[in-house]
This record gives sequence, structure tokens and C-alpha cells, in this order.
Amino acid sequence: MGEKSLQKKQYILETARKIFSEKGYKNVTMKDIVEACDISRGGLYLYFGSTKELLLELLQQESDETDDTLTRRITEEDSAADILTLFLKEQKKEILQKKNNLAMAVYEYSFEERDKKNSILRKQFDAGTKIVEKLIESGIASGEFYCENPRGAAENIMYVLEGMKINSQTIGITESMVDEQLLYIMQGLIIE
Amino acid sequence: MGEKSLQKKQYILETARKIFSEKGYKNVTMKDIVEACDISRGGLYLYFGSTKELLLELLQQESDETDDTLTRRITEEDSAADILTLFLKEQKKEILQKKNNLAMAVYEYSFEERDKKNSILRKQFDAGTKIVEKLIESGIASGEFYCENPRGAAENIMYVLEGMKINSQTIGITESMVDEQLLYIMQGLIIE
Amino acid sequence: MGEKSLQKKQYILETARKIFSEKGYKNVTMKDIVEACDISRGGLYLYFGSTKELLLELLQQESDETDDTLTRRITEEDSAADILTLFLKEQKKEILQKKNNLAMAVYEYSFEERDKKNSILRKQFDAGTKIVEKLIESGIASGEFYCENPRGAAENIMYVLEGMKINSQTIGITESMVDEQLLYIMQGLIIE
Amino acid sequence: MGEKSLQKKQYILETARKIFSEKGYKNVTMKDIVEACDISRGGLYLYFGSTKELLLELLQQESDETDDTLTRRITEEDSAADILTLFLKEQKKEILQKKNNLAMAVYEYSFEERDKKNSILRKQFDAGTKIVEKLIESGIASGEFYCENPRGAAENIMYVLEGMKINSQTIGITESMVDEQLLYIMQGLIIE
DNA sequence: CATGAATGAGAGTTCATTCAT
DNA sequence: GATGAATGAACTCTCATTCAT
Repeated sequence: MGEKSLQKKQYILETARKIFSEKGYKNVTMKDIVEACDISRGGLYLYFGSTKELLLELLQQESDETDDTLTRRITEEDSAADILTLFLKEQKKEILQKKNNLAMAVYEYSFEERDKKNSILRKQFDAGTKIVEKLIESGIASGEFYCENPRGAAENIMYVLEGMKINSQTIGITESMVDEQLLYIMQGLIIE
Repeated sequence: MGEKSLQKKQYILETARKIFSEKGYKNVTMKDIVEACDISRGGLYLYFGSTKELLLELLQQESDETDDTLTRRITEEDSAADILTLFLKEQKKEILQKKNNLAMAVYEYSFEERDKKNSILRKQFDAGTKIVEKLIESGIASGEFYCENPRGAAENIMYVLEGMKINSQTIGITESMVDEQLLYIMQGLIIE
Repeated sequence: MGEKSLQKKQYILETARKIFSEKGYKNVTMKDIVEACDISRGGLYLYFGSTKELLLELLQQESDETDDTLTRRITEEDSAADILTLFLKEQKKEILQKKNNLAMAVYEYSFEERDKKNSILRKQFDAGTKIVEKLIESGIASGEFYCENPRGAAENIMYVLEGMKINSQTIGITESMVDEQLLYIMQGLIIE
Repeated sequence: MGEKSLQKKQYILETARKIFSEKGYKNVTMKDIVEACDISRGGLYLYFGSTKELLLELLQQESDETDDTLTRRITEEDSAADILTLFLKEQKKEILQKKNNLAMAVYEYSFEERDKKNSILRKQFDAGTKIVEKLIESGIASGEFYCENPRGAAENIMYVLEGMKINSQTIGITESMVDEQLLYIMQGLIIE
């Protein structure tokens, strides 16, 4: 695939992201993509065979970016509390993001693939839990945090985040609600 | 509508519940219902005009039942901790329920109606939060619980439950994971 | 069929007339009639097997009434000009009538039965032509009218009336337009 | 839309004309068109979204042709009587035309759209009336015609034509009947 | 590579008509 | 007589997918 083709592929992906963000997963048709991209029906099929392929490629790209961000951050030598705060801020942004937010599409896609193992969401959740757990343990070691059950606390935090994420897509959530909860979480860890 | 009709309507609803439970919301067609019920196309339309109508009626029934259960329980004279434990047990059942679980369908439906106000999920969430808050306050008054921010704690609990609910529908969750979290929640409140 | 049944039949017919008047022929369904009459589906079928039957019975009744009116009028001993004026007034009423006007339904019905002989419209038209022709001849005999071709004039008048009738149902027609034409017709006959 | 597509569109229109001519408007379904054209369901929808769209496009084409014909004729330097005779001959052809005659479909369509302003029939009728009126006035000026009320006469003629047109679609009309009337009309105008 | 016409499966919906009660 | 639940045929419309150009 030549340079020009790669550009076109990327263009289609970006357009598709907008549409998935607006309409979710199941409501998006190949026709929607074709029309939004203003390309021919056949032209789209040269690059992607289905909306599923499109979404998966988008998620792959997103996952790559996130990995990068996280890795870069973790290697910095900030305190555990600082890194956790950064992590939560990142999560907050995701929860409240209005434009180009694939969350709804991903949920719908996951419903579709419910019984299959290779879940993107599963990896994300497990990775997040592990990071948070490590940070808590590191915070305990450095005397920043007090926590009797780091694993449980980490899972608890991840579920809260997940709960806010889904609520944001269904019944909505305000920034102050998110802030309150993030504060609540940090207060539960930090030694007064 | 006669006695017999009501029975048939109920039969359709029960069949529809099975299907919604298996296929979610958007994937369910009137044809699916018709075939599962083994009735005629037109026959179904006598009772329900769309899958939306079907789902909403199912949710109404479910909501009525839940209201009953909750009310009955609250009036009993148990301690706050006992009632909260009961509430969480009920939630656990919902989270882990495999058969006839409308959760996925409700999420999908909520995505569809995301911009509208009259959300079933919103009501459920707000009502749940209020109940938990009251229970925490009542537990503090009776000396069972210690909590500096009952409202925040209540919301925290609700988000955890919501997080487990959605995870159960996407990446799955085990009973022991749920138990751990419920224990974690109760330990955060109870005075040791 | 008992007294009560006859009343019910008449009630259905009157209700049907309203509906045919509003929606024409093809757009009227048995369901429309059933709902407007607030009777059961099966109940309607006891009296009428189709919308066609309903319309035909309505037209029969109307035709009976018209015959009566015309006969009564003709037998009176007015002048030809007076009777023709009365006839045209009657036609004017029909052309402009807004409520319970079956004209549109009759046209649609005639389209449906275009190739069949037994046309209600045919009878009406021929009868009308004959009447007008006789009146013109009688007017000539009495010195009221001047006309070289009574048959042609009668047909001409009938076509004008027909033209106004159909226009009234399609593009609309005002009372003054009708009056103008009727005046034009009479002036063409009366000796100045 | 390419050359080939335009040909296909025209082919569909011509086929549709046949069907409208045979079955009117309301009785024609997209399925009828599809079958008559021997194309696929979806294929038809590429060109026309409904039978209404089809009919309107047909009428547009017809109207364009008529405009051309009329314009060409009017610019010729014939006498008023000659032109009027030509106009009536054209009308006669329309009235008696058996094949591909959209009259019935247009009437039905007009019933459907009865309360709307932008009527095709209205434009046709008004345009026709104006033309006839001008011709009569021009004939008076040139000494060919005698007429005290050109407007009334023009409307009269148009109603007669309209009456014959609708009768042709309902109860039928013979060529000799039409000829008689056209003669009657011309005799009413020409100075003996 | 790219186009867009074409196909056909499938979902939604409405009614005429029947029939057990 | 009267009811209204039930059936199934018929129609509308939309897309995923293919394929000749």
C-alpha cells in the first residue's frame, strides 16, 4: 500500500471515528461512512470490509497511543500520588470527552462480542487495575498512602471509573460529579 | 382487552424478555419476537407496535417489582448495616444474573435515547443513590457506620455497582470479584 | 333484517359517507369504517362485505333521492327557463358542496371500474342530458329559448357542468366562477 | 449520472407511463414498476423514491413537451380560428388517447393532493384558459369571431374540454361526440 | 486503484378477511 | 347478531456486497 493509500485509509478512519462517536456502533452503516467520506461504495471496500474492521482498527490505534502515554508517564520519577492523580485526570478527560469519543461504540461492540475472549475492554481494565495497584503499593512504600488492601482498592477505583464512564454515555455526568469522586478516591488513600 | 388477551400479552412479554436478554436491543427484530412466540406477524402488532414498546413495558414491570421489593424491605426494622447488606445482595444478584437479564438491552436502549431527559437509568441511579445515602446516615446515627461524607460514599458505591454491572455485560465478572468489592465497600463504612 | 338492524345499517352508511367524502374511495379501508363507527370488525362484515358495497349502496340511495327531486320538479308547471334554472342551481349546489360530497369517491370508483358497462355516472350523465335537451326544446316551443341544435347545446351544458364538478375536486372552484358559467349558459339560450 | 444511467431512467419512466396509463395512480406500486421493468427492487430506488416521484417526473416531461408544441404553434402566423382549431385538435387527441394516457393517474394524484396549492392541473387549466381567451380576442379583432364575453367563452370552452376529458376516463366518450362538441364550440364563435 | 450501478435479502407495517366464542 | 383476536399476503424501503468498466 502506497503513501497515498495510507493517507486515504487514515482519512477514512478519522471520518469513521466522528461517525462512531455520534451514532455508536450498530447504527453505523457502510453507507454512512461512504457518504461522510464522499468516496465510492467500492472504494471503501478496498480498505475496510465492514464497520467492525473500521472500529477495530480505530481501537488498535487508540490503544497504541494510550500505551505510549502511560509508559512515558510511568517512567518519570514523580511520586505515586502525583502519578495516580495524572492517571485519574486522564480518565476524567476520557469520561467527559464529547467529541470523537468511541466509548459508546465500544460498549455496543462489546455487547456484540460478549461471549468471545479476546476483549479489548478486558485488557484495558486489567492493565488499568495493575497500574493502579502498583501505584498504591508504591505509595504505601513511600509513606504517601495508607491502604490495607491495595488490590481491592485498585479494583474499587477501576469500577468507579467504569461506572462513571458508562453513566456518562447513558444518563450523563457533570464535571463536578467526576471531580467529587476523584477527590473521594484520593482522600481514601492519602494519610491525613 | 380480555383475560385471555392479557395472558397472551404477558406471554409475549416473557418471550421477548428472553430474546432481549440474549440479543440485546438493536439486534432484536419484530420478526424475532414473532418467531419465538410462534404467532403471526399481525398478531404481534395487536399488542406491541415496536421492539421499543416491548422493552419499555418490560422495564415498567421490572421497575414496579423492584419498587415493591425495596419498599417492603425498608419498612422492616432491621439495622442500617443489615438493610445495606440486603440491598447490595440484591444488586449482586442483578450483576451476576445470566438468564433474562435485560441489562444489555437497557444499555443499548439508553444509547439510542441518549439525548433525551426521561431516562429510566437516571431514575434508577438517583433512587439508588438516595437510598444508600439514607442508609449510611442512619447507620452513622445508630453508631454502626463511620463516614465523613455520606453523599460521596453513596455515589461511590453506586458507581462501583454500575461499573460491575457494565463489566458483567462486556468483559464478564466472577462472583468472587463481586463479593470482594461488596466486602470492601462494607469494610469502608463499618467501625472496626 | 329487523328494525334495529336497518337502523344500524343506515348508521354505518352515514358514517361511511363522511369518510368517503373526506378520503375518496381507494384510501378508505374497512378499518376506517370500523373505527369511525366504533363497531367491531366482524360487525361491519355482517352488513357490508367491502368498501365497494358501501359506496354502491350510498350511490343507490343518492340516486333514488335525486330521481325523486327531479321528478317532483319536472311535474310542476313552471316555464322551461325556470326549470332549467332550478336544475342548474341544483348542480351548482352539488359542485360546491363541501360536506358529505361523494364526487371524489365516485370518480375514483369509476376509474376502478372503467372498462365495465354498468356505470352509475353514465346513467346520470345521459339522464341529465335528456332532461336538459327536453327543457331546451320545450323552451324553444314556448318562445323562451333560441337554439339551433338542442342536442348539442344540452351536451355542451352537461360537459361544462362535468368540467366544473371535476375541477372542484382537483384544483378547486369558486362560487363566482360557477355563477358566471351558469349565467353564460342561460344567456346563450335566452332570446334577448 | 452517466449516459447509460440516463437511458435507464428514461426506460423506467416510459415503462411507468404504461403502467400509470393502465392502472391509474393509487393502484400502482413500486413492485409493479420493478416487475414491468424487470429490474431489482433496490435498482428502482436508485432512480425514483416513490410512485409519486415517478408520476411527477413524467408530468414534468409532458408539460415541457406541451409548452414546446404550443409555443411553436403560436409563433406561426396563422389566423386565430386556425390556431384555435389546432388547439382543439390537440385537446381532442388528448381526450381520446387510449395508450399511455396519464389523465386518470393525474386525476387520482390531484385527489390525493387536493388541499395543496401547487397543482399541475391548475397551471394547465389557467394557461389553457388564457390562450383561448387571447385567441378569441385576436379573432374578434381580425373580424373572424363574434363574442361579447371572451373570458366567459374561454372558460366555457375549457370546462367543456375538461368535462370531456373526465368523461373519457369514467364513462367513455366517442370520437363523434368530441367532434360534435368541438364543432358546436367553433360555430358559437364564428360569424356566419 | 476507483467508481457507482445493480442485486436481493430482510425488516417494518398495514389490512382484508375469517372464525371461535 | 356481535365481538375482536388472529392470520398471512402485500407493500415499502434500506443496505451489504459484488462487479463490470
